[in-house]
Amino acid sequence: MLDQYKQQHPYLLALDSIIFGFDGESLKVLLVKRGVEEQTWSLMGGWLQPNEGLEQAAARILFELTGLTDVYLEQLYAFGEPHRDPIVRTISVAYFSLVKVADYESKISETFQARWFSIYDLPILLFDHGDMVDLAIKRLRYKAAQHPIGFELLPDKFTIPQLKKLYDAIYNTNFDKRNFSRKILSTNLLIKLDEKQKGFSRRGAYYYQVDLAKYKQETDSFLNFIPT
Amino acid sequence: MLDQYKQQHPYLLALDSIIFGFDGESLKVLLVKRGVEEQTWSLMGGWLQPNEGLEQAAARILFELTGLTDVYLEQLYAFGEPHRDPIVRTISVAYFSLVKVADYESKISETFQARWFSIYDLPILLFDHGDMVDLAIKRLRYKAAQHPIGFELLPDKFTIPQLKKLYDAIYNTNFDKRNFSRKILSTNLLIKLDEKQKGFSRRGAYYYQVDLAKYKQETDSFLNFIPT
DNA sequence: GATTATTAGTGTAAAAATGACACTCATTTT
DNA sequence: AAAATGAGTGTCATTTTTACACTAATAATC
Repeated sequence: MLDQYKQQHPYLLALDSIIFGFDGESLKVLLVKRGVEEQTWSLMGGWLQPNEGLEQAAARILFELTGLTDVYLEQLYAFGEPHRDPIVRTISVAYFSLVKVADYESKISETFQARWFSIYDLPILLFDHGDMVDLAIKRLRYKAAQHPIGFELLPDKFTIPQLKKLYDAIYNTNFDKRNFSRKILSTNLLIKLDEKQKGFSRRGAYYYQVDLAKYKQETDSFLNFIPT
Repeated sequence: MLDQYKQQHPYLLALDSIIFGFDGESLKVLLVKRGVEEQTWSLMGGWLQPNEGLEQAAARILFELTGLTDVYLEQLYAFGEPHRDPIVRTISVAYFSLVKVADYESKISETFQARWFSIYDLPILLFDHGDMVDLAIKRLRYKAAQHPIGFELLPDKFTIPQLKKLYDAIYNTNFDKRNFSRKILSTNLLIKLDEKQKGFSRRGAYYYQVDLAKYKQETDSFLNFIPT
């Protein structure tokens, strides 16, 4: 190893994930109990292994908790204040993830004492994990207003009223359903199915699927949903 | 130190900055010559010191190259592919910075063999620095379309035609000057001064200043300038 | 089997924002 | 005095957004 490298201090590198879920009513974050001496609610996290990339490590750690693969995962921010972890200096790269709660295997999570918390009713969190969650909510709101990522929180087949409830939950507001469906449908990203939702309402709402192939991340924007 | 920490591998942590500047005509990036064996153009970078936060370190490194403090600095992304630096595994947290080229002290940069490059005419860069620049340009375009950050690239006093040239350069387009000034002025963030620019045009354009205090990061958006 | 309750689904009109487009103004140079 | 140059502004047509209320379909109830 060359001198200019040798002289440098190395640091521990952790990954922490803000895992969002939607239960049909409110937006939730999945937290686990952990801690060195006392147990505190915290984000799911783990250490970077020598052979892994950052996102790969975040995906592995997410899998360990949820049993899920192929979930939406986006780098949020690197947190590195000197004393954020009071025991050993650790840089944490936070990721946020959007999962379909129906797919989530709760058996696996028992090992971690995991629990879903409403974003409006969070406990005190370990270290700077509270800041991470705040930033993740901000990012989710910002991004979901312009890109079709909300669908990652819904089943593959969903109804317009379900989608509206999701956006209502994300932005803590109540969109007008006429304007909402016009705006959503005008993106031409939704495919109406021939099937109606049963059991929830008397009339039953049509199911839709999203056609993400139509959406080109590079060029297209999606919507502007940030309410005034 | 506790066992669960001890067992973990530490990594080197670097910071690299994409430094944007605007010379009145085109958008530039400041690059330096560096490399272990051969000299390659690269981003300005450095190592995280034990007593520093990430942004603090990025600001220090930026100061070492440019002599500038209080510049716009925003975390871009953490890059951590296992072999991105082929010599020693290094995680790099990239920041992007917007500087006023007039303030930039070129004497200091001679030490680093620094040079401004047009974003449309970049050399081959060290490691994954090319990816970093690509991402930074994307982020700048995305953000400048909705937040008043372009002003960081202009002198404190600027004219509307100067601002239009900046946006033209950022988006590689040619906005209509009537629509542009209407849109910009409708934000109510610009303060018209009583003074005209001399020497550039016969008539002279009025100078403006931006009132960033009026702009509340939290709630307000700014503009949507992404051209169709 | 008629009525009622419940959620789904749709249309319109007014206001605001956007995009396309061309002339006059102020000043310096010739 | 005329010409040249970039600065500055207004209008109209189109699109997008917002506010707002009724009918439709079905299941449950009487």
